[in-house]
Amino acid sequence: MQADTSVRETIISTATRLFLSQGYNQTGINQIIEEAGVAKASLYYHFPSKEDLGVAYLRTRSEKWRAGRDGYVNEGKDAREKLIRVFEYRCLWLEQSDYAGCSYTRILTELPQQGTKLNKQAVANKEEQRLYFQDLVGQLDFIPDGRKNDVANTVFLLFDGGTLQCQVYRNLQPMENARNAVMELLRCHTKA
Amino acid sequence: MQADTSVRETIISTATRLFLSQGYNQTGINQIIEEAGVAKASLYYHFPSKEDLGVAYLRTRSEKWRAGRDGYVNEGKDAREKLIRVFEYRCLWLEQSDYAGCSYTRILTELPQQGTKLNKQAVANKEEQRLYFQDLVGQLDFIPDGRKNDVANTVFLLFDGGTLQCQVYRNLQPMENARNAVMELLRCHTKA
DNA sequence: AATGGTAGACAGACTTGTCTGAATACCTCG
DNA sequence: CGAGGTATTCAGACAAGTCTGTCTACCATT
Repeated sequence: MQADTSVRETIISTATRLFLSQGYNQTGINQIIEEAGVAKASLYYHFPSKEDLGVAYLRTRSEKWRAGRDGYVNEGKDAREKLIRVFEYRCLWLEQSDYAGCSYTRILTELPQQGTKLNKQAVANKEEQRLYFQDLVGQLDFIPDGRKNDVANTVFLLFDGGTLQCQVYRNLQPMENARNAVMELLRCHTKA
Repeated sequence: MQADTSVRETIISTATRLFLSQGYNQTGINQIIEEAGVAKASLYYHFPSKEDLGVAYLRTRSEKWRAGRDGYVNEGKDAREKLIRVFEYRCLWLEQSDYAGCSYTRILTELPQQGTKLNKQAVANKEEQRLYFQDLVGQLDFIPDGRKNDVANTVFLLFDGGTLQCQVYRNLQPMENARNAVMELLRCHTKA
C-alpha cells in the first residue's frame, strides 16, 4: 500500500469518523478494525493502545483544523477580517463533520480524568485555540492594549459557545450568531 | 426510611456525584450501588434501566438548578440585574460541582445518538435554558424589540461558552469574563 | 531475513440486567 | 390494638454480552 492510503492513516480516518459520530467511549476497537478493513494486530502494531489511537486522532484533527483555518483565514486583508473569517471557516468545518462539535471538548467531556495522555492532548489543543485568538485580537490596532485581553476572551467564549450549540442544535445558526456578535463587539470598540 | 433519605434519592444523589465526576459512560451500575450502599435489585426496582436513572438524574439536576437560580436571581431589582445575577449564580453552581460543567451538554456529548430518552431529556433541558434567557432579555426595555433576539442569543452563547471553559480550565475566570462581556454588551446597547 | 500485513482465537475483566429468596417496613381494615 | 397484605429492600449469584489487548500462525513484498 502507498503512504497516502497506508493502513495507519486508514485506521485514523475510520476512527475519526466513528469517534465524531458515536463518541470515543462508545466506539470499540472491533468496530474500528472492521470498518477500516484491517486486522486487529495491525491496529495494535501501529498504536500500542486505544488511548494512543485517540491521541493520534486528536493530533491529526488539530493539524487538519489549523491547516484549513489558516488557508481560509489568511485571505482576509487585515486582522479584523481574519477574525471574522475564523468564524466563517468554523461553519464549513462543522458542516463537514455533520455538526460533531469540537473534538477536544468532546474528549475532555468523555474522559474527565486529568493527567491521562488523551486528556493532556485535548487541553493542549484547546490552549492552542485560545492563544490563536489572543494573537489575532492583539493585531487589532483600534483596540487599546488594556482591553485586548477582554476582547480575546469574549471572542473565545463566543467561539466555544457557538461550536457547542451547533453540535446541540445540529445547524449553523449559533455559529452565525457568534460571528455577528463578534462583529458587533468590534464595531462597539471602534465607536468607543 | 424517611422520604428525605429514601433509597431512591440516595441512588440519584450518588449517581449524580459519579456522573459529574467520572462521566455517565464511565460510571457503572455496580459502582453506583456500592457507593450508595443499596442492593442492585433496589436500583432496578426504582429505575427500569441505567438510562432511566440517567433521565431522573437530568430531571433532578434541572429542578435543583432552576430552584437555586430563581432564588438567587429574583433578588435582582430589574431584568438587567437579574441577567447579571444568572452568571453570578452559575459561578456558585460550578464551584459546587467541582467544575463539572453542564450536565445536559455532557450527556449530549457522551450519547450523541438522537432520539433516545436521555438525549431528548438533555435537549429539552437545554431548550428551557435558552427560553429563560430569551424571556429575561425580553424584559430589558432599553433594548429595541428588533434586537432582543440577537442579544438573547449572544447571552446564551456566552453562558454556554463560559460553562464549558470553566469545566476545561477548572476555574471561574471564564464565567466571570462572560458576565463582564454581558455587562459590556448591555452598556453598548444603552449608548447606541 | 526483515517488514508490514492478515485472520481470528483467546484471556480476563468489565458491562447491564435478571433472578431467587428472604427480611423488613408500612398501611389498611377488622 | 392486631393481623394480613403490599411495598420495599437486602445480598449476591448468574446470564449474556461487551470491552481491550495478546497471541499464534501465516503470507507477501522488499
